Amino acid sequence: MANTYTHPDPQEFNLISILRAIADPVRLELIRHLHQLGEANCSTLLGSRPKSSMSHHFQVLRESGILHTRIDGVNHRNTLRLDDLEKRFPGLMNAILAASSGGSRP
Amino acid sequence: MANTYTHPDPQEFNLISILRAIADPVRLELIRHLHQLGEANCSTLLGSRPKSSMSHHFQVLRESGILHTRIDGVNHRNTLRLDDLEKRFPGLMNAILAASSGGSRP
DNA sequence: CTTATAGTTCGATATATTTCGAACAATTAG
DNA sequence: CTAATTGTTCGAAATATATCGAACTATAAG
Repeated sequence: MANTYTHPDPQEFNLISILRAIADPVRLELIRHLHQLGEANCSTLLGSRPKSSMSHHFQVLRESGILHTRIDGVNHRNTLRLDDLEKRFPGLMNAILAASSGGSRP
Repeated sequence: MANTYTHPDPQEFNLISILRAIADPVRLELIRHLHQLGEANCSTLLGSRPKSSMSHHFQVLRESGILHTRIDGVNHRNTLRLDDLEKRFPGLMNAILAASSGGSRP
């Protein structure tokens, strides 16, 4: 297992990468859940999905800059990088977290 | 050619569809360009790309609710649905239009 | 009617993404 | 050391998306 992670700096955040990371049902749910919990490890957010799938989604979120993963023993604790996101793309995460995901389109 | 278009109602807008529509380099550029011009037909925004590609991108943007296409003779004039978007997802388009698309600096 | 312009639709190909199981790695407990 | 827990990495399969040329449709102009 990787025992370190690299996180992009805010100035490296790319809008398209960020939007692509968010524009997935699993990851959007993960983001909302994480926002409520404040911090969570992968297992907490597993649901019924395999670990490898979740690991992939966390990687996408991490590499785009949406979350930070802190290694704490055997647990990898994730937090949203709300401050960094706000600095780089003001209002964006607020709008997304405030949105009701709703609608009837697939 | 279709001589009418159907546009979704704001209450049908889906966050993931909207984000996916925006999260593409060609379409994001199209959105920004359209925001500056106010209204434009497909050809105006063609650049060097084939019409069929552009037609596809306009379709994605239209069906997600991001733009409205008005048929005016042989021209199909597109406008961003900023008011509808603002009602459904307050602050979202503002944040995206305000963002410098950015990435690593030179 | 003929030609030109604007844009769509179709079909094919290429590329990305998602999903998952299996094997592996790191840490902690016993 | 051994076992248990947490998460990553690898590889394969399925699905989605982007791109483009060619044929087509609709409207307008001559």
